[in-house]
Formats: sequence, C-alpha cells, structure tokens
Amino acid sequence: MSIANRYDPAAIERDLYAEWEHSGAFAPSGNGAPYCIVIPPPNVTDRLHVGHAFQHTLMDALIRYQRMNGRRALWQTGTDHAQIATQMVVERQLAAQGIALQDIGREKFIDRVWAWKESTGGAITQQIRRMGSSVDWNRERFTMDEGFSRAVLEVFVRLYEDGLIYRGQRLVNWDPQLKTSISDLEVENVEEPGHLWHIRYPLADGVYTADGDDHLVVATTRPETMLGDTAVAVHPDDERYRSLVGNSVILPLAGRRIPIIADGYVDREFGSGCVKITPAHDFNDHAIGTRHGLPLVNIFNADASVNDNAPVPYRGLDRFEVRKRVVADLEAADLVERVQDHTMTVPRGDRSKATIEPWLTDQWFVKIAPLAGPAIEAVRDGRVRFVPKQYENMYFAWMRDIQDWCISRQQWWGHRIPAWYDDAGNVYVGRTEAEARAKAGLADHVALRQDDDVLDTWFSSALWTFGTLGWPERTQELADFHPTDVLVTGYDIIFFWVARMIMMTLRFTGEVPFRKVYIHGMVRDATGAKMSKTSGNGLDPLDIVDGIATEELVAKRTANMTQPQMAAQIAARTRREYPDGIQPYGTDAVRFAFCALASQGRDLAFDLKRIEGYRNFCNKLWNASKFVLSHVDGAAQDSAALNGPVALSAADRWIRSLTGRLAANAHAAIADYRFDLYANAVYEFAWHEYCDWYVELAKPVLFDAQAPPEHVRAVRKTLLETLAALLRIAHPIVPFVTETLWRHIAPRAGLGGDTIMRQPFPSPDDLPADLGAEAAVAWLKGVTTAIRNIRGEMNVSPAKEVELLLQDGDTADRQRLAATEALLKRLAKVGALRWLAEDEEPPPASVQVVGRLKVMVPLAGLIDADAECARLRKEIDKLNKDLARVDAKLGNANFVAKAPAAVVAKERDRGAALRAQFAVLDAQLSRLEAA
RNA sequence: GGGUGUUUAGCUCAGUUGGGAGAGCAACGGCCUUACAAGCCGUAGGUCGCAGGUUCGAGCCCUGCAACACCCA
Repeated sequence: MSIANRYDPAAIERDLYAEWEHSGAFAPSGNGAPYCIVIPPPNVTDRLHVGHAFQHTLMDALIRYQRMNGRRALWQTGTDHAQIATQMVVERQLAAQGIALQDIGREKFIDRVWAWKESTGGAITQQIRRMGSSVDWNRERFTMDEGFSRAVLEVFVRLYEDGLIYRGQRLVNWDPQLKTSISDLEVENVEEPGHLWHIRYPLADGVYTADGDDHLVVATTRPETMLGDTAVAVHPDDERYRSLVGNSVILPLAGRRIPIIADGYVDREFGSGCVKITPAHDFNDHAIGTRHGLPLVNIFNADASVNDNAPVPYRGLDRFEVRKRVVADLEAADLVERVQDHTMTVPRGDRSKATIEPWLTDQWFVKIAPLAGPAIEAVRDGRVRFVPKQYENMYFAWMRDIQDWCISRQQWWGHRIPAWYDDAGNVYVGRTEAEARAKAGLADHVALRQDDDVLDTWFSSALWTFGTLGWPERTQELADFHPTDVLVTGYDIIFFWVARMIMMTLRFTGEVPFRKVYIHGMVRDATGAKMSKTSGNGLDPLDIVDGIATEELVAKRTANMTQPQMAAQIAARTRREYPDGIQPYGTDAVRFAFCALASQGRDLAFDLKRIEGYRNFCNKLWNASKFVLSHVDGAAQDSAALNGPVALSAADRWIRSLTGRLAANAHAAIADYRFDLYANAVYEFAWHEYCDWYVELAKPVLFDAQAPPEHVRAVRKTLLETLAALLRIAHPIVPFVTETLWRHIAPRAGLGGDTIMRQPFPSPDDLPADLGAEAAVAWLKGVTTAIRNIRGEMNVSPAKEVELLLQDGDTADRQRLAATEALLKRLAKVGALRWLAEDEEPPPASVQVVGRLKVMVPLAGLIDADAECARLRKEIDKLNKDLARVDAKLGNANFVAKAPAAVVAKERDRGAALRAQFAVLDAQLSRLEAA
C-alpha cells in the first residue's frame, strides 16, 4: 500500500477514529501504573465550542502520552445534566409550542427533557470523537444516570445525617424569572447606569435634626424597596444625628412608623449619612436587622411583583413599575430632594440574566466550614497542586470567606431532594421514602409528600471523580484510578467545581480528587475578544476541521438566538471576517494550534492563520514521509538495502542526537504542562532540522550510485528511525497524521504494532547526545549559510553553480571540510572548490567569515562589485557596533573584577572573533574599492 | 475599594538560577532546485508599557505609576 500523494485530513481522520474506537484501544490496558483524567463533563445542552476542543486536546495529549509510556490510562468521559440550563432550553421549546409547564406537569416535563437529552446528547459525543479524543466510551457516564444518582443520594443523606446539610429560612438570591433560588456564585454583579434618589423621611413626634430639619434624607438606588423599610440607620459617631437615635420617622407612602437606629456599618460620607434599612430585601440590611432585632417586611412575590404587605396602590405590580410609581408619588408629595446619575452594581442571574432579588425563603444549605477546612489544608500541604501556582491564592482567598451553600432549586429537572414532609411540616430524610419512614418509625398511614426541589447541578458534579468510578461501591476502578492524576479545566470554574470537588471528595473518600489541577486560559477570537453566542464570534471546532461556507456560517450564528435583534450585525461581521468561509484544516492542525497556543497564565487568541500554518506542518510531515518511503521502497527489492553493516556519517549521528534531545525536551515539557514548548519543539525539529537539513544531507548519498552500501544503508535506516521517533513524539498532538504515516514507516523501520497509540514514546536514553556530530554539522550549516547568504544578497540564482574559495581557518576546518565536502557542494550548489594558501591574494570575491575561516565566492561574472561593497559596509557597521559594546564591557574594570571568570573569558573570545572578522571584511572592502 | 494577571517586532506569542533580544504569521527580494509553491533560499523589522532603584551587568529582581483583562466586595 502506498501513501497518498497529497495530505488530505478529511480522507484519513474519520475512518481512523472509528477503527481506534472499535479496536478497544482507548480502554485502560496492560500492567502499568494507573493514570486517570476525568473529563469536565460538558453540559448536555451544549454543542462543543472551541473552548471545549482546546481543553480536550490538552487532555488527549496527556492521555496518549501516558498510554504510550505504558501507563494504564483511563480517560473517564461523560456529560452533565446542567440543571438550570437544560430546564431553560426545554421550557423555551415548550413555550414555542405554546405549552406551559403547569399544563403538562412535572412527570411529563421530565420525560420531555429526557427525550430531548437522548436526541441531542449524541451531538456532543460525536464532536468529541471528531476531535480525536481517546476517551473510554465504555465508561461514559451522565450525572443523572442511575449509578451516579445513587452517589448523589448517598452524599446528601450522609451529609444530612452528619448535620452538614440543613433546611432553613434564609435570605437567598432569588431569580424572579426562573422562580428559583440560586447560589452566591451564580450571581454576576454587573455595573449599570442608574440613579440615586435622595428621599425625605419625615421625623415623627415633632423632633428636629441638629440643623433644624423636620426630616431625614436617605439615598437609595432602589426606591421601591422602601415599602419594606423597617428602620433608618445612622453612624453611632455621627454628631449630626446622634440625638435622634431612638426616635422615629414616618415611612412615606406606607405611613408606618420606623425607628432610627445607630450602626457602625453606615458610611457617614455616603449621601446624607442616613441609610434606609430593608432587612427582607438586602443582605447588608438583613445583617443590621438581625443585630437590632428589626422586623422583616417582605414586599415581593416569587415573580418580584409587589405583595399585600405593601400599600394597596402598588400591589400586584412588577418591581420596576413600582419603582416608577413610588418615585412619582414621592415627587408629588415633594419628598424627593434630588436625583443623581449613579453607576450601580446590579446582581444578575448567570443563566437568566434577570435581576436577582434577595428574598426570604425556605431552602436547603450545605454547612460549608467543616468541609472547607480540610480542603484548604489539602492544597496548603501540596496534596493538590495548582498549575500555574498563582491560582492557589485565588482558591485560598475564596475558601477563607466561603458561605454556606444554597443547594435547593425550585425546578423540576435534576436530582430531587430526598426529603419528605408530613402534614405538620416535619422533615424526614432518607435514601428512599421507605428508609425515611423506617428511620423515624413512621406508621404507613402517615401521609408524606416529597420535597419538590432539585439539587444545584454543581452538587452532583462535585462528586464526579469518585462517582464515575463506582462510589459508593468499593470498586476496583476506584481503588486503581482514584485519586485521579490531573484535572484540566478553566479558571472560570475553580469555585463552582474545583473547590467543591476537593471538599466533597475529601469528605467521602478521604482522598483528594486529583493531585494536580492544570488551569488553562480561555479561548478568545483572533482579536482577543471573548467568544460568545450573543456577539456572534464563536466557532464550532468542527467548522474549522471540516470547513464551512460563509453563508452557512452566518446561518449557524444567527439561528436560535436569545437576542434576535443582533442577527443583522452578526451576519455582517461574519461576512466581513470570513468572506471566503473557512477552509477545511483537519483535526490535527486544530489540535496542534491549541497545543502551541497553550502558554500558561493567559488567555489565547485563536487565529485561523495559526491553524493554517499547522495544517501546513502536517503536510510537511506527510511529504517528508513520502520522500523517505520513496527512497526506501525504491531499494526494497535489494534485500541488503536495509540489512547489513552500516557506517553512520556525522550527519546521521547528528540527527539521531537531535532526536534524542527532542525526546528529552518533549518529556520535560509535558511534565511541566508546557504544551506550547512541546509543540514548538516538535515543529522546530521536524521542519527546521529533519526536513530542512537532514533530508537535504541524505540526498547526496541516496542519489550517488557510487556510494558505499554501508553509507546508503546508514542514511536509509536513520531517515526511517528518526522519522519513526518523530512520529511517536508528535502523536499525542497530531494523532491522525502520525498514525497514518506510522503504518507506512514503522514496518520498514523494523518496528511493529498496528497502532502508534501503544508504541513507546521515545526515551532520550535511546539516542544519546553526540557532541562531535553536532559540532560537525554546525560547521557545515555555518559554511552553507554563509554561501547562501552571498547568493541571496547578490541575487545569484540558486540554480547557478558557484566557485568556492576558502582561506585561513584551522586544522579543524580542514578536517570538517574533508568529511563533508560532497554535502557542502550539494547544499550550497558549489562547483569547483579551492583552498587558497595563507599568503595568496584572493581574486575579487564576496566574502563571509565563519569562525576563522574565510568563505569566498569569486565575483567574476556573477557579482556586482558595488553591491558587494555596500553589503560589506553594512556588515562592518554591524560588527563595529557589536565590538563597541564588547569593548565597553571589557574596558569596565568592575566587570572584569566582579563578573565570573567564565563570563569574562566568553566576552574576550567574542571580542577576538569580532576583531578577526572585522579585519577580513575591512581588508576585502579596501581591496574592492581599490579595484 | 481589595486581589491576580498582562504589557517584548506590524499581528499572535516564547524568553527556563540576571550574562550576546527569539519564533510563527505578515512584509520585502530571489527561486516551479527530481518529498513538499500548503514549498525552497535570503533580507529587513524591537527605548522589552513609563519612571526610579539594586547590580560589574536587568526583558528577568525591588519600588512607584499607567493602560488593559479578570476575580472578589
């Protein structure tokens, strides 16, 4: 079977993945030490976006690398039920059909969600496959599947029994649109323009302020909440109001009498220094209310319309409508002193984007402090390490101030809370209703009703590492693969997920969930802007893999929008940015780009130009392999072509040495999670050493019919063996092209295996450094480059053979030339070559200096003397600058006295070399100018 | 308001204990040289955000400032 003439990723990638998957190659195997990564479970509502693809690429590179190193590698995959996000999507679909939730009821709704999940859940797994991710599909899990749900139930019940889960009436973040509580983390604080209203509250009982006013002025951004005010607070040390503390004001509109209290929380500088206190609708006010024993007046319904605790005219109206009316009514009563423009921080739900209300409800909470302590300790003592380390500070800061976690959601889709109530409102918790009854010794005739709420989606994902491995059963997988080795995730979910995993896992397994947390940056578009559906700059990774036409992309980006008014703008932007659509680049190119861009501690700008470059890289690998195969197969009839004695040349030894260095660098880079350094090392070696130099160095031998067989064999074997090593080293990044090429290259290199996936990752020990060979090739490269430079600068056609003159130099130069003359002649297209005697006057020539060696190309007919003079002046100029810097350094007595001897010696050598070069070039310039 | 990160070539980014500023892309010049024009050869381009400090020596260490990004309040 011969290799296709052209690299075409579409032709290889799909079939290869199916073959891998069916062969069972992704499952852990062998007797090596276990290695495990759990995938951060994507939401079933999602399609894979480039951020996922990026993250998965890094994980797959790690898994493939460890698998090649003989580890029993498990990449645990699965998806998350994404409680709120999923419910929202299905609700919206129903709404589009004119169906309201209460019409169909809880059970039917949940059936609908499952049906929808079954119909779309496949999309994301298909995308994971197309990205080449070698996950173990046999072990795929879903956070709502039976086994995992059991783990969730178990954890809830045990935490409850241990007193770490409690139910209580608390002020929580309430989303009036979704009509559910959400946790602190799910609230985004957004700065928005607003107003600050200064409102007069009349003093009761005929008292006056120190300034003689009959009222206090309070400033608020939310005048509607005054309907629930139960006090006005001033600072205890504020002389202006000290005498009024203990008196009352009459709350306007409501007409209630409320006290004036003193509390250190009040900022005297803000507004008039008087603050309205609404304990039922503000977290800070609630704390003050608790301190002062103030009553709570809840004025909102679940949808944030105003309830019957407010004066009649406002009842039943939406909060924003009430705001307008309250302001109007106050103005009518001349109680508004002034109105300022004011930037306010508005809390919004991260899913619904609705303005959140602090609202008093009964909810379930996790008591967090007993869980946080051990979790802080685990990071402090290094059982869990963050990479990069700076994220540990972020983790500590958050964990120190962590508040109890509200885990109940007033929704239907999700893990239903395993608590039951009797008619008296007593609560019974158990794994089943029967267990709950049994524990409480309840008679069968006592009616119980299960809690309607479901759990926060992050409650279940916190159990992901051990829940997927079979907990609460004591499975072999749990024993083998837990703690997992590394978690690869973005900094955006350190609090949501990483911290909670550490807390829960320590509590229930006594182990950390993972030993390392590799935190990657966020993928942004080519201009560095955040990718999002609403700004329409997001990309489906498969559209880069397979390519997409402009209009198709426009259609995709403007479909199913939450903000349809943006469609025209997005369409225009898309047409501008992708006038010719996106070419099909193939999975390998995209993966290579992700690795190369994965530098630590920063977001990455995702640029298609980079992908194109790496597609070209894959093509380069393909063509190099084609070259190697053609020269091996051409000789295949000759059984001695590869078998028999070999005599390795300096070039052969050099590329072997560099291959060893590549292996060492790759191992080190992966150990440090430096995917960028790893990818760059592969790129640099493959393109600029193997292809640019070694293949060229191989040609003179391969094309020479007279070459001794042991030399030819050495070149063929070296081409094959180093390419085979390169393919294995590159495989974790670019699995498809390397596997395809491997199957052609490996058998000829005497290496077995149907798949590169199970081949050992090359060890530097197999290819020790050969300093002699490296020095020899460095010399050859230097002389070749010098001649090419003359050609380039003098516009001598590469096709034109030139004469080469050498002069001076030392014995090493002569030895090296002798060893590599044939190579040099080919690489630099040199015809005649002659050493000049030391005292021989060279003909007019263009000259370069390599070490002590003068490299000259005679001008005769080839080179313009004026151009050469100009070039020399430029060179001399540069030399002079360098020399001046070196001399300044050496002229500094302090430098010579204090710098390490080696540094000084190096500087002296550099000076001497520069001076020698200068002498040659300067003499050459005078000679040409004289002529 | 507190914290973290970033600032290096036109663009995107490397730069590992302080010791001659790098890559890719873009640009410019020359090449269809028997693996590859998705290529080859060569060239040019930077006050390393600003201001101080430490040091014989600073992109790197310290202080301050600025801009941008993000996290927390």
